[in-house]
Amino acid sequence: MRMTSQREIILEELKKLKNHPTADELYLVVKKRLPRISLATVYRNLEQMSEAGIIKKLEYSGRQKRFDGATHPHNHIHCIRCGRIADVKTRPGNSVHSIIKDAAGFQVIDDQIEFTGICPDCLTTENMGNSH
Amino acid sequence: MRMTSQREIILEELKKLKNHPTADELYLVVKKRLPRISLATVYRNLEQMSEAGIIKKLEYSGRQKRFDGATHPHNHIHCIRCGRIADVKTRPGNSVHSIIKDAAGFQVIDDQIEFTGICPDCLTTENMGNSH
DNA sequence: ATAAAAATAGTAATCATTATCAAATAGGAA
DNA sequence: TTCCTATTTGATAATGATTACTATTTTTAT
Ligand SMILES: [Mn+2]
Ligand SMILES: [Mn+2]
Ligand SMILES: [Zn+2]
Ligand SMILES: [Zn+2]
Repeated sequence: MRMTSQREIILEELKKLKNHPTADELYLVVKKRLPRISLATVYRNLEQMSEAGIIKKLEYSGRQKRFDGATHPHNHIHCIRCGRIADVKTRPGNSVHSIIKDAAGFQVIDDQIEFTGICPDCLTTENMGNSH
Repeated sequence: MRMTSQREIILEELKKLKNHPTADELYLVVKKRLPRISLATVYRNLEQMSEAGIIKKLEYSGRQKRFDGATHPHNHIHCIRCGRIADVKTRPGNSVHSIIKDAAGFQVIDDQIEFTGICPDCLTTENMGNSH
């Protein structure tokens, strides 16, 4: 992945922000440094960088997608009122219960494990070998 | 919550389907019994019933919302290729690792705990007492 | 320098969901 | 039953985030 100036600045500003911005929030910030950048460019590069694993895309909650410059494994809590997303700090050995007590001041309502993967059907199709 | 015939049939058909249908998928099924029903009515009632806790709304995955007639606590795995969502059966005492091995035939790529709650700011606003 | 490939800016299109609103329906009170 | 009022519905318009498109610009390789 070649680092264009747009891509570099998008990444740089995303890493500065600790609040998991949406694409358009980040666009407003980046525009201060690159006044001619297009919103489509921000979307495009965020998508590409998340596919490349340089950043992380947070798309649970059915709302706007949010992006995270911190790629180390960590969990999030999101507010059902305003949609805000915050990190949940965990240490190895912490029980879910102890995590709940220290969820960045949130009143925790629910927790569930979200698994992602590839379903049996898609695995079969993939192995038929019409990929790349 | 009064049970109109539309609402009753939407709930009935949702409970029959075990594959977490989207609103429009369920609409097609319900239309066989109520040919004059509107898609908006399906959306409206799914929203209301999920607010009432009669059904569950699954909105993680960034795609179309899906609905679940089974309200007991359970986790889901979703396919990053086709978006399909399946139940993950867990028993008390199962480690996350053992769950992963039996995730309905899926190849598991990632798991994370998703917390939902109310953020400090929204809690403050709520306690100022301009609610209901 | 020239040509091919990749990326960008600007804008149009998409599509799931929500909002709107006139018409239909359902309960009650009289 | 009849009339009144509140709720719900069906149809359609509006919204809004994201993606697709395309002409132009920028980069890379020859
Ligand atoms: Mn984070
Ligand atoms: Mn389920
Ligand atoms: Zn909040
Ligand atoms: Zn699949």
